[in-house]
Parts: sequence; C-alpha cells; structure tokens
Amino acid sequence: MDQPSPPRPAVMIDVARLAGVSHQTVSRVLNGHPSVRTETRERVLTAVRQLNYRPNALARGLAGRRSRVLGVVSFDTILYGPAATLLGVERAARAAGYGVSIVTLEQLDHDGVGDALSALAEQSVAGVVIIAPFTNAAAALRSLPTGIPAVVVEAGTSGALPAISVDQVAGARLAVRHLLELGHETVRHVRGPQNWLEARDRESAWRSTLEEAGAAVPPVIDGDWSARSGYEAGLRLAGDPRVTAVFCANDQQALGLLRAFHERGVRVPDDVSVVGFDDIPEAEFMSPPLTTIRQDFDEVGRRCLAMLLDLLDAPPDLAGEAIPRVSPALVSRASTGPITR
Amino acid sequence: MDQPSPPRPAVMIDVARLAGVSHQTVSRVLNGHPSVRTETRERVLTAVRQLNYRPNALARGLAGRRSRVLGVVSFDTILYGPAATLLGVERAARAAGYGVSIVTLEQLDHDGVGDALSALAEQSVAGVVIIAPFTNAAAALRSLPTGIPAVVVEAGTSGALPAISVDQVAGARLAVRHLLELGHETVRHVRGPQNWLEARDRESAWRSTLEEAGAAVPPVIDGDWSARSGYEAGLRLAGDPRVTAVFCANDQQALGLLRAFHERGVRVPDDVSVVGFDDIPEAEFMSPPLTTIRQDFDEVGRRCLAMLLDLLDAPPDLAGEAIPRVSPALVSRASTGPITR
DNA sequence: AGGACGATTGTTAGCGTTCACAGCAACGTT
DNA sequence: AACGTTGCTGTGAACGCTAACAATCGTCCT
Repeated sequence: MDQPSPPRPAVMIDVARLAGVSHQTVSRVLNGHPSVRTETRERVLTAVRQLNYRPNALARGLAGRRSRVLGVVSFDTILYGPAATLLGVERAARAAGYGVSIVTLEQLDHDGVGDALSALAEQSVAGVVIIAPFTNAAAALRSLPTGIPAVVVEAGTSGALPAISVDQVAGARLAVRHLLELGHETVRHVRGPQNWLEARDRESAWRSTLEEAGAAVPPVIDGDWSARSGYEAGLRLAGDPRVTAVFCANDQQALGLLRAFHERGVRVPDDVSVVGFDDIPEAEFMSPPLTTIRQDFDEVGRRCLAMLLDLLDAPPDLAGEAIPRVSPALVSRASTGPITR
Repeated sequence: MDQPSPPRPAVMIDVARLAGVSHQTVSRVLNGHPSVRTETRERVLTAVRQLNYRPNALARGLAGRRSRVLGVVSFDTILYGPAATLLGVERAARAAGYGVSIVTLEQLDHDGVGDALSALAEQSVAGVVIIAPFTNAAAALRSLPTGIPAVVVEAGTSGALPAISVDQVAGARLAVRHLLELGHETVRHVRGPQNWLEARDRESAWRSTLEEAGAAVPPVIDGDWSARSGYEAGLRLAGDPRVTAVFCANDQQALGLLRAFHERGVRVPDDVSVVGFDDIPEAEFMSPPLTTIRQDFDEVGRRCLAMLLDLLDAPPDLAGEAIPRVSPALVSRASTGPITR
C-alpha cells in the first residue's frame, strides 16, 4: 500500500529491466531452465517478487506448445457422481499446476460432445477430461478435433480412448451378493437411465450375479437417477409380497423407494431389504440408514488426471490398454437384513 | 472425410488466402464489423467453413482487450446450492458466448480467494463470478488484482462489490411465519456454519421474525450444513417435549433431523413440524416429504451473469447499488402441520 | 598455445489475433 | 477542377511470451 500500484500489471520485460538481464533470462528462470547462474536467478526472483509479476498464461500458451489449462466436459453437475468427480479432477489439476475450463453438456448427445470439445480446442486446452458417461460417447469421441489428448472418466467398457472408471460391475456384484447372502432368494433391480454406461453396467452385473448364483432373474424396473423414479418403483413393488430385496442403481432412487415403502407400510429391512449405490453423504441418515456401495470419486479424479498428464508427455499407443478400475466398497447399514418371512 | 485433414488446424491467414483477402478483412467479418461488402463477407465465410476454421482464443485474448472467458470461484461444489449456482452461471455464460474457468477453494479463507483470483487473472479472464459466500469475502475481494470486473453471488449484505443473492431473510421469514401460523408458539432453529453469510442471514431472520411475532426466542442449535449435524440436533431436541417446530438451515440437516426423530419415536408432523431450506430434489421424497424454501439457482446464475456482462461494457459506479434479490418460495409438504398437543 | 567445449546470456523471430493507421476507389461539393 | 466525404480494404505494429540460434566467456585437452 506504500507505493501506488501501477495501473498496468508488470510484464516480463519490466522484470528483466529491473533485474538487469534480458527477458529471455527471466523466462528461463521462470521455467526452471538449468543453465542460469544462481546469483542471476536470485536477482530475477527478487525482481519478480518486487513487481508482483505473474506471467500471462495467454501469451505463454500462444508462444509455447502447451497451455497449462485442461478442459473438462461434464454432464449433470448437480448429480452427486459427476459433481464429486469434477471436484476430484479439479483438485488434482490445480495440484499439478493446471487451470480448469469446464463445459457442461445440456443434453447427452453426439453433437453436444463435439461442440464442447471444439469450444475447448478453441481455448487451446492442453488436454481434456470427459465426464460424460453416455453410451454414444465412444462415437462422439472419435471426432476429437486435431487429436487433443483426452481421458474419459466413468465410462464403462469403452476402448477407443484411455479411460478410468469405478468398477461398476464389482460394485453391483457386491450389492447383489450381500443380499443373496442374507438369504434373499432373488433381488429386484431399479435401473438407471439406459443411455448411461454406469446404469447398463450395474444392470448387467445384477443380472449375471443372479444367474451365477442360480437365482431367478425377475423383471427389471425402469428408472432415471431421480428420487421420483425410485418412489414410483417403490409404489409398484410395495404391493408384491414376493419382493424381499431391492437393489437401486443409485442412492436417490433408494430414497424414493424408502419413501414409497414407508407410505405403504412396508417395513425396511424387516419386510424388504434395500441397497443403493454411491454412498452420498445423506445415505447414512435416511430412514433407515442406507446400505450402499461407496465409490471413491476423489481417487477417480486423481488417477484420471495422472493418466492425462502422462498422455501429455508421451502420447503413444492408446490402443488396448487395460482400463484402470477403482474398487468400490460395500457399506452395510440398517436398510438390509436377513430374510424374515 | 474426403480430404485428409491437415495436421495443423487452419489459421486466419489461411482463410484470408483462400478467400483472396487480407487477414484483417477476415478478422472484420468474424467480429461483425459493419463495413465489409456483403459479397466479400460471403466469400470469407465460405472459406471459414471450408477450412473448418476456428479462431484461436489465446491469440484473441492476447491481441484484443477481452478474453471471452469468465472465471468462477466456487467453494464446495458438492453442496447443492453452490453446484446449482455454478451450473446456472456456466449455462448463462455459454449462452453469452463465454467459456468458463473454475477454481474451487479448498478452504474458506482470505488467502484462498486471493490465490484463486490471481490464478484467474493469470489466465486473463474477462471477469469473475464469486460463489464463495463466507463472511470474510468482502475483505478478500478488496484485494482484487488490477480491478477485474467481479460479481459476487449468494453473498448476504456485502456492499463493496456488485452482488446478487437469493433473499435469505425473506426465505427464513416464510419458514418461521408458516410455522407460527400453524399455531406453534415458537420455533427452534438449527443453524448453518457461522462463516457462511447465508447461515447468518437465516438465523437472524429467524430471530427477528420470532421477535416481531412476540414469540419467545429459544436458544439456537449449532450445525454445519451436513445431515450429521441435523441428526445430532435431532437427538438433542427429541427429548424435549416443549419442542413443536424446527426450522433447519438446509434440507440436509432436516434429513438428519427427521432420521433422529424417527429413531426416537418423535412423529413428524404430529409431534414436531420440520421445515428445511433449498428444496433439493430429494426433499419431496423424504419421510415425511419436507416442507422447505425453494431457491431458484438458475435464475441467480442468469441474473448474475447479466450483471457481470453489464459490468464488462460499462464498469461505472460500483458503489451503493441495491443488491438485486431473487425471491424464494415456500413449498409446503407433509413435514409441517398444525399443533396438536 | 590453439582450438573445442560447456556454461551462461543475449538477439531475433515467431505464435495468431486485433488495433491504428493508412490507401484507394467512387461520390458529391464548392 | 480541386477538394472533402464515405465505404471498403490492406499494411504494419503491437500483445507477452517461448524457441532457436548466436555470442561471449572461461576452461580443458592435446
């Protein structure tokens, strides 16, 4: 506050002048180039501090190759999963010194992803993370403009692009096994929207786990991710005395289901056991507390960013790499119990 | 797919050559400058399409004044409010042709905001939206580097910077009045974390509404935004027969409270009425469905962006402007009812 | 001792745009 | 006929930085 700050922020040449060196030397210091005398480096750094100099990212990006900014294509950032993943990615990116530019898709379609991608390309992002796990993703991704390095998060079995995902199949299996082991003869499933890969994975793992166990596979019940869809499923299921266990594709649906059961006098877990998926912070405080499958979205974000950074350094054979999977875990709470009728 | 796409994306000079004009004319066409002959404009646009040219935002930002990218400083993007606001802002920004760069704060402190802001300044964003409604915000904001236009969202009574907010006071008043009108003699309040402006506003409005109505003001109960804190508050309150109405600072807390009441055999709304705040999508499916205060975050996002864009064109007297407030609404559901004991 | 070499620094040229300032017609004015 | 005006277009110089190369110096090797 002593000196009136200049209206125009300092630029590299100002630093150079103050330190008595050329602007290129300043650049070298800032980029950690090895061959700079220690004394010179000190002098430059002092000048930097004195002028409160911050390099201009735009100019950097224009002149150099890469732009210290990553793009993230996301979908419904109010949903817990995408929001948590976005946060994880953003954190990891910031830790690695990258800025993050986001584009939220309005709808899950081919063009949407294409547009988002080219909007990001326009901003010359160094790479992109795609958190848009819908079934047509692969196709849209092939239209990646000018080969920006990209990593897909949460996609199921993709293949075309480097991907990382929570192991949905393992998660669904945990849920179904848990219920079967409690003595339930079979398990109903309220699935998620069919254009989400996660929803498909969870459904097919539910089906195959039942089959493996020799249990009957009852009809699946449709739903989107909303509590409302769970509620509606619950109303339908409440009348059926054969139903003793339900596996919901996410926790919100489970909440709606619990609500419907409560309304209809179906007791949980005495009459019916319920399992969700995600372990949202609220799951523990539902009535009753919800048994669910926990996903570590932060880990997903970290791993995915590590992957992208690798890709930036060495953009090699993107084919055939195994998709790293983060393991989910069963969190057992009061909404599930042994069969009693 | 007919022509092999060139490895290097087209730049302005390529377009110019193809159209047989100078690069400056291309620039003029792209920026909608009036004095370009229609025929020339057509020729340029055709070339643009043919080469699939997209202007480079970095170069644009460097050369021109403003950079078609807005910064957003946010806090806990997993919370419903911030996530919804972020989405609203992002949508509005995209609609206005702006990209969005985000920085999520790890913790709510002065330095955090300062760092976030200078990280964004480094990227030469045209302006920033700050969704970090903590009580020290004003101070931190004054340290805005080099006067980037900024708008604050969700802040309470700020003053230093242009702001927009949901009218927390009106919302809390709606909640308390609703309960009083149902015949409750007074209303307990589970408040939010004290460093959030919203939490303070809701608490003080709760207090003043009670006072205005001549009702006793019982002690406030501490909480953060979490369901857990609501649960703990619920356990404490469940033993007290004088408690007939509770106003929670958000819906998650209300969920926890409902859980605790259910566990302790307190019936809602027969024994105690409960009101939340936010109207998260799950509120309708809690047991019982939650009476709450709905906030229109999308509207907040839109209004706030409009404000910022105004600021970009004319950065005038930022002092003393009244803070536009978005009105919340009461959504009455089964968790509240007339007093019965 | 002559020259090659490594370390350190400076110089020059871009990166892809926009901005400021010319040009250069075709037109009307005095 | 000489001179402003207006409408359209081109030229050169930024913007702030990095990349590639040149320059300088002291040191090491034969």
